[in-house]
Amino acid sequence: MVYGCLMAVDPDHVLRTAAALLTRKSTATMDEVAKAAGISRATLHRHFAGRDALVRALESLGIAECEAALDAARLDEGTASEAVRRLVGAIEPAAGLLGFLYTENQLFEGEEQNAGWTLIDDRISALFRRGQLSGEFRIDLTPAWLTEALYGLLASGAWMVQSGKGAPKDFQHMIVELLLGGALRREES
Amino acid sequence: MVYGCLMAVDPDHVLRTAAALLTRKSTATMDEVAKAAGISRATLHRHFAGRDALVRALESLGIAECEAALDAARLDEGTASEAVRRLVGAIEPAAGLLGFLYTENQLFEGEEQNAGWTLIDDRISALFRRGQLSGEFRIDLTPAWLTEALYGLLASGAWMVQSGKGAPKDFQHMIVELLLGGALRREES
DNA sequence: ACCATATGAGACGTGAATGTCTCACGCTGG
DNA sequence: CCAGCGTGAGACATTCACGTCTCATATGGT
Repeated sequence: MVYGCLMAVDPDHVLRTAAALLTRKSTATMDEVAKAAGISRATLHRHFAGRDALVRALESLGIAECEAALDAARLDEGTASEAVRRLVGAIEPAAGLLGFLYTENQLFEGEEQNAGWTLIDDRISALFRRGQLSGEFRIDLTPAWLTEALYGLLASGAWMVQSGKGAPKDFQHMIVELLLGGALRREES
Repeated sequence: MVYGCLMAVDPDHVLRTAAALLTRKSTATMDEVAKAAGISRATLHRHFAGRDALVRALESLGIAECEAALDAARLDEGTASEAVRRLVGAIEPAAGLLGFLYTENQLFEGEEQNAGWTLIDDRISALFRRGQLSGEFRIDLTPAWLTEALYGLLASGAWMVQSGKGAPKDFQHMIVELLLGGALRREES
């Protein structure tokens, strides 16, 4: 037996690893998560009471990363289009985790969902609304739908990159261009 | 007997019910599926060897409905935009099921996925490519990405309708307008 | 040197879901 | 009327993941 030379597992490292794993395989067991993080299942349970607690922690991580991206994107500066572009670029590293949580949240039928998401939704919706008020964005698509669509496109983009069907370098361009400009060709004017 | 004998359960009805249930709760058990269909678990097992077989059957159903929608949308007629609009309208009833299968397929890591999806992807991609060749669609977004984005938007739209955050009557408009026109306001010309 | 602490390994019990089986019932067709 | 078939109900074994537990060991501080 090799008794590792270690003290104090870094909970954050465990979370990151778990996020990366669950992003690829959302049904991974606690054992797989532990192995992926390089710790034993017992230790994993010592840091996260159970699978629920782990998912909750991942949710908090996802919310934190979203808020960090929202802050970094400075949604109030410049045109709304520029802000959206910055936002997608900043949120890209968390896109996979968001996709996992996005589908995971649909299982919390009756249970109350973390209030953090509401705040995030509101901030993104506010961005789209700002674009509408400034005449930059069309007004027949509600901010709520644009927000939801952004989530969907982020998930699709992350999935495409992960499955190897798309290049990571195209991630931001693909999403922003489709979200803002759509598939139709613009008249040069 | 040639004719289905008596209280023969209608497998198609069972599938539809299962699709409706799993769309809402992707982790529903065989027991829940059976109860939802109004049959016993034993009978459910008699028609579908196991959960795997059930999911496979649902996959076939989803593929069939997609192909039916593709046929009904007459993708070769009129402008590509019109075809996309018809496609989204035709595929709307199956959007929930597609969303379920979309996330379910990501679990089939090593396993081969049904070849039917490839055919569907190709037909949709061909539509977008047609739009590009005719100068209708922009060429900096690949047909593959536009196809994937369509799936993502369908899933987002279906989820929004299901959660009550959006009206079913807006489904087609929301998706088509965003996919084709994007969020940016067009110059009146 | 000693002791507290954190970890790894693994055993153990529990619960849920699955898949298989049997048996009794009711309907249909002959 | 009777035989056949599909069904419902339920028992049963199995698998799997989870959560808890114990114990040996290595590390770090005192």
